[in-house]
Amino acid sequence: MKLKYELIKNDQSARLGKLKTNYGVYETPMFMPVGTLANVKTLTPEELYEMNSAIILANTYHLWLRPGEDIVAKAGGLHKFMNYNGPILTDSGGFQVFSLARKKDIIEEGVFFKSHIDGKKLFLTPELSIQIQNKLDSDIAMSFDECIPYPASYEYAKESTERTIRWAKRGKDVHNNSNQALFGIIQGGEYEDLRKYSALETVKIDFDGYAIGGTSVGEDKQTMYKMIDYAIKYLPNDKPRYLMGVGEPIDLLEGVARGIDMFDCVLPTRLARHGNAFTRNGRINLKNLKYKEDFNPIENNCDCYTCKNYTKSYIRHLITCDEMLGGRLLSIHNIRFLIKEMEEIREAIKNGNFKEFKEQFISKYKNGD
RNA sequence: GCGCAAUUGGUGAAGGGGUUAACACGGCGGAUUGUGGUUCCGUUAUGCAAGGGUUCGAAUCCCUUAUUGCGCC
Repeated sequence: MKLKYELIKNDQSARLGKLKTNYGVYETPMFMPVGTLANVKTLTPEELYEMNSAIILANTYHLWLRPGEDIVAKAGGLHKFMNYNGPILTDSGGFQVFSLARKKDIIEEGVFFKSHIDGKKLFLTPELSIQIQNKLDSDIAMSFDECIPYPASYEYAKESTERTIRWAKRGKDVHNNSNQALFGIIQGGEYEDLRKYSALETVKIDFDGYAIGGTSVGEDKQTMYKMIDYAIKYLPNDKPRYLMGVGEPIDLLEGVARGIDMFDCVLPTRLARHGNAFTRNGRINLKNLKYKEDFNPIENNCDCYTCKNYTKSYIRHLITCDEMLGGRLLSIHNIRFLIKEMEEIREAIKNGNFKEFKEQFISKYKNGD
């Protein structure tokens, strides 16, 4: 089956919903950990289930290069290949248009890349991206888009946004997997009329869900929130809305407040590998000297495996010595932190006090208590 | 005991009269938003074994002492 979204409650724009997938029913708003190369770095599926994680991400571009979509198909699809019995969303490779910016050449037909592995010249098109995702057999495929850099001129943003819409149509036309949902992606850069145009045109094509892309690419927070506001009012209520690449604890709240249902971000795992942890009182850096003899958990009342079993002093030691377990333990904590945050957000929406929850959370996170 | 050589930060070291003591590692701090596990940025010796001398100017030249290494009794 394809994805089904049911809006349960709308509390002043903050939405509580239910997402029915091939691998279970999950409540939204939700946070989706990123597992680019068919694994959430350093973590096993069992560890993800224990954190109450639902959808995870994998990346078309990366899996296309290694091991190749045919290998994954031969393995029986992405779920079997990586042993994940939960829903998987595949990013289209569109973000690589942005992140590999120095090595790209965009034409109407698609994008020329130089492989980040061996420099080989590659050509990715909207059709190819969707065909690869069909083969990977993820639960949600994403349209192939261009993530517009920030800042971008109005002319460039317009040209790129229009092209992304044409690419979305082309991708939808070849999409051929009845078990897989397909999401469109809104672009438009920082420009209000382009965001509106992108939203209206993308909705016309009719997707199973809509993503807001082109955010968290270097713009300030207010600009990012505006990018959401400009587009989201034109999206249908009965489809999920996904804010791509956003995962700072405060941004999740700001996104939910604007009607976002799904988020993904590399931040919890990347920060973990570099020794940082989310806490309700703000981010901390476990490498700091002050934790050398701190034998308390990262957070006393956190229910994650790491906090139940390990001290800051020990994690600092692991990170200092470049031991992988340090990054693993922090990844567990950071992902659980964001998932728990979303659980509490859903609870607050249910109870009708999301606004208060949001204000209290942000105040504590910013001011440390 | 005599001769020769060496001594520069937490570590490995460059510099053999010219002003701010290179570089690397380590340390400390920061960054990170559709992945960077190997990344990026900042900072880290008011001082060159100690003392004295020559010179406008000394880590650099000279003397004394200390320590270390090598060789010879």
